[in-house]
Amino acid sequence: MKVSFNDGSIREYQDGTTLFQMIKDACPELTKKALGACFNGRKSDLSTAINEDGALDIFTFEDDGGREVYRHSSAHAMAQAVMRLFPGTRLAIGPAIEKGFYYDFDSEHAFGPEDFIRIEDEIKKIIKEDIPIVRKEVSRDEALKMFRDMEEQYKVELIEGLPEDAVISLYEQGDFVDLCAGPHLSSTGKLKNIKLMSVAGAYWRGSEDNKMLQRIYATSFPEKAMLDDYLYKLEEAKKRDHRKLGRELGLFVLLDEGPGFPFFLPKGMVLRNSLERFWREVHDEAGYMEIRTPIILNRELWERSGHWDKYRDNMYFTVIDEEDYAVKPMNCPGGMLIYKQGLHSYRELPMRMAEMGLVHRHELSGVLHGLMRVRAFTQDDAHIFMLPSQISAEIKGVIDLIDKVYTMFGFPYHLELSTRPENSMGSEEQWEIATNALKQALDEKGLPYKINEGDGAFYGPKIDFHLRDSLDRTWQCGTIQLDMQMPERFDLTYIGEDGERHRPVMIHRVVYGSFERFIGILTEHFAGAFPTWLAPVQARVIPITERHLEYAQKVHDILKDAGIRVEIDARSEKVGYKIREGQLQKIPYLLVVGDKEAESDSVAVRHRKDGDLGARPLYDFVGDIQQEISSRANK
RNA sequence: GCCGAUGUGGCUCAGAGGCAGAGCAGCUGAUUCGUAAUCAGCAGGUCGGCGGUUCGAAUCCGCCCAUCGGCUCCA
Repeated sequence: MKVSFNDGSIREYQDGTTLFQMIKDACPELTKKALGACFNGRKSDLSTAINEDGALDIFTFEDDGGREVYRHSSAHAMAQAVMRLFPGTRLAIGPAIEKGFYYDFDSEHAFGPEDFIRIEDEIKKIIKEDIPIVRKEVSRDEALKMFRDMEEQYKVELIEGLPEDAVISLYEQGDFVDLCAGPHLSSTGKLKNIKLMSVAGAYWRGSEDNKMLQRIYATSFPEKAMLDDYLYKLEEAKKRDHRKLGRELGLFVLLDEGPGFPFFLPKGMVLRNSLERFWREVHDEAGYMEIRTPIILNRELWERSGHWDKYRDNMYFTVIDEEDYAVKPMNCPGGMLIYKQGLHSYRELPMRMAEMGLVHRHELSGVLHGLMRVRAFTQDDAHIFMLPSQISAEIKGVIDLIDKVYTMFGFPYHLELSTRPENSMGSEEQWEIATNALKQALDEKGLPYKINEGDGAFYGPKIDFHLRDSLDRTWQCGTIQLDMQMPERFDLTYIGEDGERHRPVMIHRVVYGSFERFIGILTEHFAGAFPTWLAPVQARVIPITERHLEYAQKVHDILKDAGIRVEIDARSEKVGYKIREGQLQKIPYLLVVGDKEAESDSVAVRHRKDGDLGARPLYDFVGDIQQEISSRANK
């Protein structure tokens, strides 16, 4: 028996050699005691698997690879259980994913949570049966015949899609067999703690034109404590949901009267206005000019921009004086028209025109999601017109700007590069130049990125910045799109050094993405406890009794004059009650005032995270909070 | 748009053919209190909408709308 280790070494063992001996052999530096501890304490964390050569692999769950094997074998066990309970079900695919695994089934029976317990019980039986998992390699014809006989048409389709010379392997565990490249655990007995999470529809092969299958999502861990920890974190994460916090903190509402059209409440507007102010400041520094273009423009414009042709399904229309108009789904055409006012010299370029543009897009009803995916949103857009020689520097400038903003909020992000989609405008050559320009900028910055083939905008390729929400779903926020189509379509020109007209290149870009989505991400990131500079209410004065109202009012007025967003809780409630309310509202500072404070012109400061900080002279506190706000401390 | 689930006062939820309920929030009054819930009273709902079955529907059936979890699509 060949055994390969994580360090890459491969050793030959006699059959029947124990795992203990193998590990001891691989890690001679470990004392016997340490080895014992390793087995006793975290025994289940070490597992064996049949690898792609049919040899044995030893891994730990902590490795990405080991975890994937564990989850993938869990998926097979779940599929086996489903097949036992619901004969006639057809199998599609069942991979491991970041937080667990899923398996897609085609079944007459609609799976629901009430089936989960039965399926989990059957999985437990399969684990208890400790069925050896066996790898077999078969010829293409054998595999096709077998799955045809079993009427597993999805497996047949998968095999037909494999290259001629592909090695076809099967993994067999008792009454269950699956087409699979592996690797897998050496037996079902090594599995533990498999929990079914949810069921959802998913198209076969991810295409809307195919049949919709039933996808059961589940997860698994080698130790119960790990599963409990995961479920606990999931519950905690739900408390950060911006839809829940948005209601609790009075930031925004979504109503049946306008699905996907958010209403911003006074506190939400304060937050939003702070973001706008910050945005204007950074853009002014970065050399942008601000413009504003109309929301409704005529049909001719949208035909010229290509939106009428390529984007119509997502647009809202109206008729004015018997002429067709459309509500803008993007800001660029308006920006083009502004550029076209008058002649431009090469000396004016790059010209950076920013616009907080309200756009409307008719998104499918099923995709709406709080503030993250809406039908009306304001993009913090900008269009940069430039000479071809300025492309690289401008792209890098935008990357730096986005990085600066995200870093300041403390957001981790990742990058994706999207290339030419099917439904696109322009020549192959133009797309190649544009795509390479983006790639080059990323490479020169030394930034890692993922490529999304065919995911670009219809007018050009793009670099997307993705941020994560509380449940680790990622949302595209910032984007940089290089466009060689619009300048052509709108016949944009500049006068070059040679006195001739030339075609400028254009970048579309957003930093926040949209105010709506960004506020959603921001809310979840901070769990509603926004840094003081963003907090809708920055301080709340809490008089201990009615006797202290007068002094409280004085504190309030002084803070307000100092530019602090402050309010008084004048209700005749106990201090504890008011503190609780203030904490739940995540107000950064609660200022308790009673006799002591009134006598000494001070406030008893309570910070929402640090708790009671004791009394401070009022003017010292004012200075501190002003400093904290003006520095935009991420506290 | 597709698959599945859900929809009862502002919020969180109970009620599963026979009088629409609780807690919190709100209002009124009492209490005047030192760092996460003071007490009492009052008020508040065409049970998402429309239609059907029934002597009788929040409850059963159908259609629609919205929301939630995914898929597809996207800032």
